[in-house]
Amino acid sequence: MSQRKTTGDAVARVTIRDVAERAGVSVASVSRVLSGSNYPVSDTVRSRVMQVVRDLDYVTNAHARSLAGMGTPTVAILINNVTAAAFAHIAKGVEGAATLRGWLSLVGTTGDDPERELALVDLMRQQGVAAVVLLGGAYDHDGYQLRMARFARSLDAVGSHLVLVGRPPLQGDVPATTVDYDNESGAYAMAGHLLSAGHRRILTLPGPAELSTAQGRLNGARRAFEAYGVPFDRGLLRQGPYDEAYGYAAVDAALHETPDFTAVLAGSDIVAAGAMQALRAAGLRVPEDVSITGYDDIPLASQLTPQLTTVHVPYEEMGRVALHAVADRRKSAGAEARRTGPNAEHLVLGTHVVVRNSVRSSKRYPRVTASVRTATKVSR
Amino acid sequence: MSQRKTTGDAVARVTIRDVAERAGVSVASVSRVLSGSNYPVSDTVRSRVMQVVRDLDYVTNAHARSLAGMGTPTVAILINNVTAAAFAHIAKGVEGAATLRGWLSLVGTTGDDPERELALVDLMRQQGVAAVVLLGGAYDHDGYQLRMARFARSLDAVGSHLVLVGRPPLQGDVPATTVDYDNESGAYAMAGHLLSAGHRRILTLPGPAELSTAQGRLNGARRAFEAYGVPFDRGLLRQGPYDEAYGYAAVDAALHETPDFTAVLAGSDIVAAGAMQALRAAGLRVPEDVSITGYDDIPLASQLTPQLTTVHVPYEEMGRVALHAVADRRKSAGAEARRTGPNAEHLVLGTHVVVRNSVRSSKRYPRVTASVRTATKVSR
DNA sequence: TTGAAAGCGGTACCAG
DNA sequence: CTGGTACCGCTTTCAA
Repeated sequence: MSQRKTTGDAVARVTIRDVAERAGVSVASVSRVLSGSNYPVSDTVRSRVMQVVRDLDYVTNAHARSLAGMGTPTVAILINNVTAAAFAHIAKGVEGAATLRGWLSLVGTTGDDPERELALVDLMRQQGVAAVVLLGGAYDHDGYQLRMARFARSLDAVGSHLVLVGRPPLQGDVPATTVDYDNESGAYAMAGHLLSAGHRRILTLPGPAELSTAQGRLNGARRAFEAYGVPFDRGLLRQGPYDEAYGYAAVDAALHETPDFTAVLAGSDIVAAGAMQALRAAGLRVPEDVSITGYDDIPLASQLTPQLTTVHVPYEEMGRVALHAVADRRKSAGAEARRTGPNAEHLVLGTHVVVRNSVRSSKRYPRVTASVRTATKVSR
Repeated sequence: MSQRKTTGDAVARVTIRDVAERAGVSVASVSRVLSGSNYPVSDTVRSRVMQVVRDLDYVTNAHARSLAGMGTPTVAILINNVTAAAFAHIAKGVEGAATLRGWLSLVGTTGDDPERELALVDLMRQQGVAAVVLLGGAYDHDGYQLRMARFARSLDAVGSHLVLVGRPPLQGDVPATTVDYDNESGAYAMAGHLLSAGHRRILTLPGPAELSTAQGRLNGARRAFEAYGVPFDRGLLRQGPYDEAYGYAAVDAALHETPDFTAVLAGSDIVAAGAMQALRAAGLRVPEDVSITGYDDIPLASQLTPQLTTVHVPYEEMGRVALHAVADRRKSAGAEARRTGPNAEHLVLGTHVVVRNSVRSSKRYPRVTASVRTATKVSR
């Protein structure tokens, strides 16, 4: 019934030539009808082409189209772990915004492996993606700056662009866009919340020592302690990976070694969940005996009992913002032809404390409001 | 410093021709060196090419390569919602297996919108993806079968393939692969667990009435009731969307209308979480006063207090299995040239109950082991 | 308005 | 072994 030719063993895809032939017009005309070119085409030709397209269920070959110059812009999202709720939300934001703009999105997971990250960046470069978005905190050691700068430049060289989301911005004149949240202020506010509720012995579980986000959260907490004139006790600081087990183990150990803490300042909601379990296992109640706070405000936070007081990070919005930033950039780059000024952009979104039921006043102290919500834009 | 020509306003990407020229060899040689062709190439040429590639930071153009026939196979994953934990796990499985085989993965989200689903399938067809994987339960109304059959055929026509994961298989000779789990048996086992623990008044919250997975879960439960000779009371059945609010509202209402239930059989872990909150809000303890079970076994299940007894669904494995199925299929299709026999495949993975702490014996009844773990393969 | 033909960047076949 | 070149499928001048 169909005229498709079968070349050897595979069904040959219907091409624009097949359509042209069957419609009795030239391929140029078919292209003009289908590519949304505003070039004049008679209605007869147009309708005849459309009819054949429907009959043959034809779709244009995206690769050929890209080669010829008019491809769909694609954004590549590189994640460490798809199942991490926070990352999934950023990805959702990027993907949603991409779709809205008619962009396509590719996803790759690195599993925290630098080798794989490099391979993926290269792969995306081959794909000619419009932008590569790297998600999540970065480990500070082994030349993160250099590594990213290299990525940024090699992507820039092929007309692509690097976007860092939730990662530290790059120093110097590196062609990359950073979308970040006010990590440290969030931690400052959260710790302040605990301190103003009268807590003084606070078990602090910021996360992995080398991870940029964990460092920021720790710094924020220390600044809050300082502001309240409370000495920071290193004995109450325990670092470890962002997972439940860490929260559990840290509390468990602290219960033996420094059992006088009245609150746990966790570096993430997941860690808080682990901490909560450890407290329960020890027969302690939350928040009656010990208060707990989290960070991230992923859905889990409100599913726990008691619901977790935590720091809200606008993950999905960051994803959206990131995509819009590159998309706009791309548009204006087309107009201005050559970049005139600086090439790096740094967007910072605000965070704020969400008060739920996992914190209880320990004594009476002046209460301080510590909600930060700012959207700063720093171009350099 | 670099020899890249700047055409008008955009940086021209380094091409294979640039490399050839600079290395003083032909493009054919460069291609042979880079495309992994096992064609003989002298070491001198090879090393000279590699050197230039490094100097120029050259990467091949994936679109051109695809056009020429030797592109990277790509799998498209279409999800309703990236942030749903279960889907994220399937996606992870697919992505991981794809990577392992050197495949690329594209992700698109449909937001439960059929229009968008159609648009995406078309888009993927344009991209010439090797397979399109559709994730998650399907709504049974408005000709799901017809719709999917159409997708399957149109993908098949361009040499692609439809894969349904966690969705009902297609009837008739439709070219599609289905990877499913034993949904109904899981529900049967879970309900049986509750029944054998002595519960008789069980509030059943399977999920949305029209969703295939919810239907299966309800059927499984009913069969278990039957097997135990317990009449199924429709007054204890409440349907609704798979979310926390539904679980909360349903329990809340039941507490007023049919407060004699001793257990809640939730259609998903999320729903169970909502149910748990409603019980707590009413001053009831879990599991002392009321037992709860979930379904899915997402991480949340073990993060709740008490940890949730639930049905484990091998989501990530399903994703892996799905990818391997299409990949293998593709390989053999190349060898056999033309399909010889039937074209549809249906893989079913097993589910099993994970006993944790949210269920308590109500009276004493003979205990029944109800763990199902089978991997059935039905080719037709 | 329409059609013919020149690329876009690679791959692979065919001569040397 | 190496180089020349005919495609792959589509977009876009350039003429007609």
